[in-house]
Amino acid sequence: MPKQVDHDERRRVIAEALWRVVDQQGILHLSMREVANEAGVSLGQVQHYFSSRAELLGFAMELQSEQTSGRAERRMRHLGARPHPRDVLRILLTEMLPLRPDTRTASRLSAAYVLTALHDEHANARARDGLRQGRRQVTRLVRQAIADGHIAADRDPVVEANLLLALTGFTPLLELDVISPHAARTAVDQHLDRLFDMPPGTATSPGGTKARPTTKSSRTPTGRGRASR
Amino acid sequence: MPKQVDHDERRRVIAEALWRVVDQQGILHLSMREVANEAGVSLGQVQHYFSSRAELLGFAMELQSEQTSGRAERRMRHLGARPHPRDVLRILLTEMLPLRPDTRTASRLSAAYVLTALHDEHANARARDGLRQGRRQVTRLVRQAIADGHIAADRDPVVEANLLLALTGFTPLLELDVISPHAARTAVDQHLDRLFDMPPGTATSPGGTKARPTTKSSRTPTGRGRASR
DNA sequence: CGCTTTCCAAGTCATCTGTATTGTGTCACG
DNA sequence: CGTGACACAATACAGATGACTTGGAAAGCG
Repeated sequence: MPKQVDHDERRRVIAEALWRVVDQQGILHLSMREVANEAGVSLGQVQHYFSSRAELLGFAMELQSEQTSGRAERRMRHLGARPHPRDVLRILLTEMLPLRPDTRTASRLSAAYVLTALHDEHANARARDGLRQGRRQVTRLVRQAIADGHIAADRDPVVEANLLLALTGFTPLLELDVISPHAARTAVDQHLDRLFDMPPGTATSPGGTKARPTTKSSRTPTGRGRASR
Repeated sequence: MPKQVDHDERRRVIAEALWRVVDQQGILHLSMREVANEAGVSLGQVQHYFSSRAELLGFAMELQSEQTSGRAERRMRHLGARPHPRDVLRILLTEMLPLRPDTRTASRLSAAYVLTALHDEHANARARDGLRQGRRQVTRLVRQAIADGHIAADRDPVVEANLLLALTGFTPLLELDVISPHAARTAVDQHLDRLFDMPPGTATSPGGTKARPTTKSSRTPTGRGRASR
């Protein structure tokens, strides 16, 4: 055998080039040639590693998804052994929003994939499964937080999980500069504050942690106030 | 002069054909030929009324925006002379979500336009202005509701408006069948219930209406419960 | 009737698309 | 020292796309 090349590594390089193209030019200008050009390789090479455009897009999407999960997990490790579910949710949500260049790329790719998924059966199944898994994860988190007494017992975990996921609706507002990243973070914090705001005298914690500060803007890693924009 | 044709009417017919194409095929398969085909006219005619693809898309978007506003206003007329802001917000939000075939079309078109706006300066300005105007409207509504004592005075109208707009984040979940329309409506109602949930003994209403039922799931047009999915 | 203006159908063109094919250099192994 | 499996590069191809051009039908006015 010849050349001996790391197959996965090559595919990763090409997929990352695709990310940049989607991020900068949009999915409308996405072509195999463009990706090859961005990756600094020939079209032939791209086709050697991906037999079709759809396969390339799917792989790039999957890789991006793993990358995002990785980022989130890495951030969670800084929360200690038994992190408060509020902080976990905060990380999950902020990693989903286009608040930084890397998450912006991820967000744009994800949006593009959702759009293609609307009219492509295979992509549809993939995207749907991904979202459903995320929803399960959030629902489980909320359910556990209720069981641990961090969230009022009369909250419906399913409804609350849905409302949390809906916060990704900030994405277009952020992308089009209608609200600032700061405002988005403030709103997310506000929502979380209210979700974890236990009415006094409602302590049923079988878990370790007890009640929390109740008033708004109580605790955020950077401790910001209300703010507007 | 010949034929004497209603210019605006033709443009409207073509734009509506574009809606159908975007709704059914997606913006990726959107071409002038496809639109002409869908409208049942020749490519030449489409180009006679729209000098470029971008102009056609912009016009179709604007028309859709007017249509959506019209639908919302029509629904609001059924609310009586001085509608409760909660009901107004409920209409605005549900008209923005893909809960029915017509709003689904609008939602898809809007999403497609946002995506193109990310990399087209002109479309960007348009989309941004539209969103900002919507945001102003919602902010004003919330502010007024606070002044009228329908919403607790310690709520920040800007943050609340942002959170309300974020509820459009249900769109991808609905489109990909991750949550049901029913679940989305339930979540929206839940959010509104909580927003308008006045702590007892906090009445400062200078407006006409007084306090409202406080507990969750208090009042919705169809009077549904909590529900899941 | 003719003239002019509006409308629009059809064709052309350059470009870009994903895919297929062909050829060539490279390297491990027998 | 082949030789053959692999990793490409180059090119070709058929189809689609947006924009442009040309030509002519229709209809109002004189």
